Amino acid sequence: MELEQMRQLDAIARRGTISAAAEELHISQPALSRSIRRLERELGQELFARTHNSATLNDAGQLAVDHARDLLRDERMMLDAFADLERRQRTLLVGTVAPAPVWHLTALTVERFPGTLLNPVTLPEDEVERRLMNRSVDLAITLRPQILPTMRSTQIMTEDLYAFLPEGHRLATRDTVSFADLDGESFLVLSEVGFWMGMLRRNMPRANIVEQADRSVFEQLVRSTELVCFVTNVTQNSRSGLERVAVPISDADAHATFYLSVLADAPQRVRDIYEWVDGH
Amino acid sequence: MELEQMRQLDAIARRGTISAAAEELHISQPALSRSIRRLERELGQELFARTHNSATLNDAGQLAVDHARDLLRDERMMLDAFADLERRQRTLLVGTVAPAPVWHLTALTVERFPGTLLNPVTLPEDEVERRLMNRSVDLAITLRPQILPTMRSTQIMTEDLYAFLPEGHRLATRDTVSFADLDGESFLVLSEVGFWMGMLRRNMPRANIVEQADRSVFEQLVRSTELVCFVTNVTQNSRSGLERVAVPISDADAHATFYLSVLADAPQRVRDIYEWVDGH
DNA sequence: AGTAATTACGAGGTACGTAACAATC
DNA sequence: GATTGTTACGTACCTCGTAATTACT
Repeated sequence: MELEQMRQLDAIARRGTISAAAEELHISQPALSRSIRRLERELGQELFARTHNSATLNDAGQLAVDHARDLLRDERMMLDAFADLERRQRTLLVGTVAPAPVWHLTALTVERFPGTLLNPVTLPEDEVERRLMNRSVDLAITLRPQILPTMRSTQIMTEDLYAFLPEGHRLATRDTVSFADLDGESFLVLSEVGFWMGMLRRNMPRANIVEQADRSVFEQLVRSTELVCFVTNVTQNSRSGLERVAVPISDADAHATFYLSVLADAPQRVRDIYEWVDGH
Repeated sequence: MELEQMRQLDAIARRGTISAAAEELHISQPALSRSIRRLERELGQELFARTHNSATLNDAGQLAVDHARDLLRDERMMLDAFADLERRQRTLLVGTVAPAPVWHLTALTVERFPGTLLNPVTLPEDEVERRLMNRSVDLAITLRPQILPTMRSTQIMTEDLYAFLPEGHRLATRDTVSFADLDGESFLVLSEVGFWMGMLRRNMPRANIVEQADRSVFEQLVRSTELVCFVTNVTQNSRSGLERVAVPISDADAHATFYLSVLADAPQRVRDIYEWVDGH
């Protein structure tokens, strides 16, 4: 008894005739007919009530189909379990303090390591570092390099913050602005910006920051309100078409340098990615 | 993916090495090795940690073995279900008023219908008839023939009752005895004698009847006590070696004629058996 | 006539066994 | 050296597809 016969039995039960099932299974009608006959011989039971041009399931056949589907269900479970396993093996967990460097990391590695999936987890810096050492993330993206001898770190990118002001804003014509200039205003900020959120709150204690989790809602609000928001040198938002101007922020805190870190004894495939990034 | 590979995986897990499993499966070592490699290719996972002369299950392999055993359990369930089905199909339910005619029926049919199992159910006569019409038994053995036009009946055998008396019993030298002669005595009777039990109680209202369900205990008691018991012309108990004599009982009730009955529209295999018996 | 299933026959492919090889215990 | 697993190679078997046949709608 083989699974192929169970698949055949299921197909016949679903399609109603041996011919239709044979077509579905991409084998000839005689081949399917013979295979089912072999199964009947092995089970010691006719599974179909046959006339010369029809074969319909009898009671034993229905019993066989029910059991066949149990087998196929378990086969599916097994294949799913292995598909999951493979996906997990292709996925690297990346702890990061901000989303942008993961985009960059993905862009850097996607063609060199096809099939590898980077699963970003945005966290506070100390938590990212802790998880790297925990091995609960494979890679870490932080604002400071190597803090332990068992780690390897390399600079991955810098990100510069701009105030994204409505064209009529009082600061829209400036060459640069500072957080001090902006403090007290109302801002619209995406929730998922990592460390930037805390940095903004620290530097503009009197600001009214409206968080928005949904990107499409956020973009609608940017279009339809006068709320100040932020972009960076790597923000891929199409800034054109909007009646806004991006003004560089002069404070040191508005310029972030990100480092990619990995444990020295990480699995080979993780170290391979680190080495690849380090060489660019 | 095929069940054969699941059997192979299970065998390797149980036996510890590919070589031992190959021997168990009656295939060559290379064949098994290749088959497992095919499975690994299909699952996209190595299942064994291999050195040049060993292959031990890794985590993925253990996962595969667990799932394989689920599949094999399903297969076993299916095969068991069909074995059951076949056994049920080979078994005919026989409702009977006494055990002896079923022995006779079995003897008559065993070589003509090999593989057919007769499963006797001893019941009161009206219940036997009711169940035949219910179709909850396939054949009926009763004391009277055909009571409905949809039934066919044929005489199957007669059974004559003898008092089986200790040699020193007051009636042991008689040529015949009657129930009247015996009434008031103590008797030992097997529980499973069907209608005979009720007949004895009716004909000997003052008798002290000791029922015994277990045949070996019964025979021990026959040997070691002076209790009167009964035998018939078809009782296969070895009457020799016992210090007892069998005396015919003269009453009409001590002579039973049994009829085999079947419904006219019973399944062919049931009617075949009836016809065979009818012809003898 | 057309559909659906079975039987016959020849061919092709797959997986087998034998043999050779490699490496560990 | 014995055991265990892998690779190479030739072969045999098994199942497939095509074609012919039967019978039912």
